[in-house]
Amino acid sequence: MPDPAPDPAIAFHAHDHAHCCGGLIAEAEAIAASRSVRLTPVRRRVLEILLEEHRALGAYDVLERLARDGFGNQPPVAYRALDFLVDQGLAHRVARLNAFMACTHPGHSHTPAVLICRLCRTVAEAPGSRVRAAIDAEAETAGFAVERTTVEVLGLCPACREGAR
Amino acid sequence: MPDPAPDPAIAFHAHDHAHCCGGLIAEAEAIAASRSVRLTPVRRRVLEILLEEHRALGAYDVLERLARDGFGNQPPVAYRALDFLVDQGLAHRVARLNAFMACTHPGHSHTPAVLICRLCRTVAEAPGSRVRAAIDAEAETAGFAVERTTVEVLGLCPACREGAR
DNA sequence: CGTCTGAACGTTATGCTATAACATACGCCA
DNA sequence: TGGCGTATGTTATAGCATAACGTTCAGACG
Repeated sequence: MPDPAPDPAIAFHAHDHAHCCGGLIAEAEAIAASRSVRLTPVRRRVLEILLEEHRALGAYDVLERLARDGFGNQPPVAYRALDFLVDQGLAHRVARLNAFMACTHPGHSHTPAVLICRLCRTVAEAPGSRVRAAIDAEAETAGFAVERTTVEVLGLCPACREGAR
Repeated sequence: MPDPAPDPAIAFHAHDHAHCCGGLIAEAEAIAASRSVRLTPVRRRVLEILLEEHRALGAYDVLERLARDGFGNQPPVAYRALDFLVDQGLAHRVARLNAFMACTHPGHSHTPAVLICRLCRTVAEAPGSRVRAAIDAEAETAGFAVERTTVEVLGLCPACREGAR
């Protein structure tokens, strides 16, 4: 499947964030329904928390916010919800940061490249198809069968790049 | 700089391992000397430990082996040596595994793609130039300035792929 | 030679990340 | 309505990483 057309790195652009969150929650609902899995209150709230900012949050950051809202305040509560979201492709784990981010275009089979701004910590997803193709080619040469890929890029987002001048 | 020519994913092939280790230690010595940094006994031993197998080792695994050899047995001892090796490009951190591996072709400026076999845990480096080019292209589109990349691939190495049939 | 200095190392203590294991509650449906 | 599978709550612990401080050591320089 090709990369989705619209706005790959939306996190880096000015946009109607309430609308972008609302839309993604609605998409998540639809996806969950179509797969007969349950987007329970905790899971939904965790997704909302991740969507509140385009930044990666640690599990304990999520947990703290959950606890404030009256959900359980022990680590497994957060980890289980996060694992669910990651399994369903509604969120991604950012290995480099030991943190999690909402997926901004769920429902597409994608192997995203995560762009992480080292100054403002904003994270965005770039289309990963071409990167993935390059990886597949190299793996092929080595006789290696690719199953999952992690592509994470540390650098400066457009705004911080300007500011850093 | 292009990817080094010889044997990108040596870890997956039968090879004279003693020779490969010895050669890499010698290279490390030369690199350290040329940069006026010191490959001290602890650092050298940590590199040897990483080289003993083509697998990624956790810091505490390294530490345990260090302690056996009479070096300090507290975490900072291992982490400091590992950080040094990573800084000098003599080792890589594998974010996905929270672990470390020896670099099999140090001294080249490379952005490696790490191939991780999910069955035997062997890790190898594939040339990352083409992958890096693809990343650069996507980042350019997003207006993002790339500084460092993490490319890690989980799957099956040639041997385990055979066995899995 | 002495001593100064900065790098490396040893040690204590602590913080952050993640999961095992078990108990409780809930939803579904036969 | 009783049974079953899924989800949640809770306790405890395991695994990964670093701050801070004191000591040691190698090399520079008078």
